[in-house]
Amino acid sequence: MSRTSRRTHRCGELRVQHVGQRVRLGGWVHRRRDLGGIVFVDLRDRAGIVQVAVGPAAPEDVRRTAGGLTGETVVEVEGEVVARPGNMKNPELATGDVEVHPSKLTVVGLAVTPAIPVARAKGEELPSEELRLKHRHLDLRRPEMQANLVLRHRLLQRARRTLTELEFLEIETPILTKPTPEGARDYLVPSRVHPGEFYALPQSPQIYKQLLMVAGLDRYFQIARCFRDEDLRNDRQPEFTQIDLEASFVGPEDVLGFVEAVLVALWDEAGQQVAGPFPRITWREAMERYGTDKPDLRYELAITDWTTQVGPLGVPFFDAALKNGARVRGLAVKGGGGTLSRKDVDQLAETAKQLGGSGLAWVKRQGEQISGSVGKYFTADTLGALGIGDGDAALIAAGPDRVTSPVLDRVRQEVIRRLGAQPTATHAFAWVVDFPLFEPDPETGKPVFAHHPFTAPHPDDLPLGRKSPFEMRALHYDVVYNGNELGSGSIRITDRQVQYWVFHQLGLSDDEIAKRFGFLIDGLNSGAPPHGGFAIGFDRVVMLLAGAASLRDVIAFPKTTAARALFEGAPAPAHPADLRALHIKVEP
RNA sequence: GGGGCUGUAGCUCAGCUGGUUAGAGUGCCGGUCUGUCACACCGGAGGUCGCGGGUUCGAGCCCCGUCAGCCCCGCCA
Repeated sequence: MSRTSRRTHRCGELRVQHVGQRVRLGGWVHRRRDLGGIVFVDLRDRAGIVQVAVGPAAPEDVRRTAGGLTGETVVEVEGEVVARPGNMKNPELATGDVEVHPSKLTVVGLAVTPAIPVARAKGEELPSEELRLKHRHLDLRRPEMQANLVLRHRLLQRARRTLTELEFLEIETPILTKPTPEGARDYLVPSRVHPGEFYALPQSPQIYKQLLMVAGLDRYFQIARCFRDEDLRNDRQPEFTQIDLEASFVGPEDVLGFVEAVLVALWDEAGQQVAGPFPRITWREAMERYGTDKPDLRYELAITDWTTQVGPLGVPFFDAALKNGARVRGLAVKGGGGTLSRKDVDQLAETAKQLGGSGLAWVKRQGEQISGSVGKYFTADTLGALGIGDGDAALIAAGPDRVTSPVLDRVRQEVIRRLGAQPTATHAFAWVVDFPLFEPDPETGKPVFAHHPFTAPHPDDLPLGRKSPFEMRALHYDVVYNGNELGSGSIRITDRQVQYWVFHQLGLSDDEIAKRFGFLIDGLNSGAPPHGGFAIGFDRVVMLLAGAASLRDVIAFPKTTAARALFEGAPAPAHPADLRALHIKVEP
């Protein structure tokens, strides 16, 4: 199927079976080796690289053209596929058993010297990320980048197939939509027809997919582009892709089952065998044992509460922190007494400080010797009570959980990295369940929703609502893989009374509810089936399965951390005439 | 919004305690070469040391500011 009117094969497809055939190829000059009497041209296309050998027997014009080829020029070649003699085979090349002896060679797309190299020497560093983004068409020629995009394509198709087989319907929802009252900042699009009014790009198709359930479509999915105007990270882009799904007449088990089916299929597509059901961990346990709601469960190392054991020892570092009913928690690092150097520990303490904590205390036990920043307060017995044996180390943080959890999470990850700890599993999927429904606003202490305001409260916790809303759990689920959050979802509120109760808890008046969420309330009033759904962060999945270091390596045209597109130069100033038409004045 | 790292030849990097003419590899240009595959060998060109200001007899190096890229915190219902 690679045949077109201008070629018979792709370069990288040629094998021994093609020997003797006349072929026509098109591709880019990857490298050229001119030995004088014979010129070798490595010709590259999407499928790979094949060697074209232009020897003394080749026609004069072919030899002349071959002698003058520059890198990255596009040529078309016609010639015979020839088996290479044994000692001239190249086992590092998929096409290495053959080469092409051309009778015609035509330059069809002359290239100037590329700004960044496509063909790199072994071990040569990549060009800077800035240049790779600026000259993206060249960066994307690299086989590694093409492999990432090929994988991305296959994963997309597999997701579509899997959900289609589960009787989900792929339905598109608007890109020009309504600004969201809460949540992330919206990207706004001014309306020309309605002065002073704006569309927003969707942060997710959340409300649309719920309305599709109200409409009776039963099962929906979409490979949905989402937009959030927030600051970027290595694993966060301002526009990103979700595998978004929603289903009717479902409970939590159904939703989790659908998501497991999709993820197992995606991992299978990438050649990784995994199986559901994924283990579950409560949010509370995840925070307690790992200090994060997305724990990397490939490693057993876990946080322990040492408050009762350490409290009576009179350590000033801890006593200062313990005044406000806080806790002492830490990590018992088996063998850490020997393997964690003083430098390691100091750097871990520095990391802890940067996260806003008071720092990290540590104790090492090596034979009779007990050392460390708080070592003099401990004996072998007191350490033994913490599970610190001979040759072990304890890394200890004290304070309120909101400080110690992120610190110990980070320290745990660093310890695992520095010790080169052996994982107990290659693929550690897990569901994080029983998230809180509300969380306190850090400034006012009033309830704000932990997810979105349509997440159903856990039915068992409804009686709690009146007196202790923060104790209420939500029917909300995160799927976590090797310390990465892959997605989240929930059962939605379909009871009008519950929905109003939640909005009231958040401090919204009936007027505000009607104004902001009127169309959803209308939906709930018009016969809403029980429904729930999920969204999988697709870019992140591709990144992990491709083994890529950054989201930018699995997106064809990504943005920089300053949300700029270096290739096309977006954003850019608008023409004054366009601004006038949009009724917009820009203040400098 | 805050913190950190980086910015020197087309590309990747070195550049000592501030010292005279800023280097290497690769790419590029020219030449030799009939079995290379990172071809080899010979020769050559190539620099706004991100930008602006300051300190100094003298700045790639020190100071201040600024821009860009990357990483982190805040933020991301």
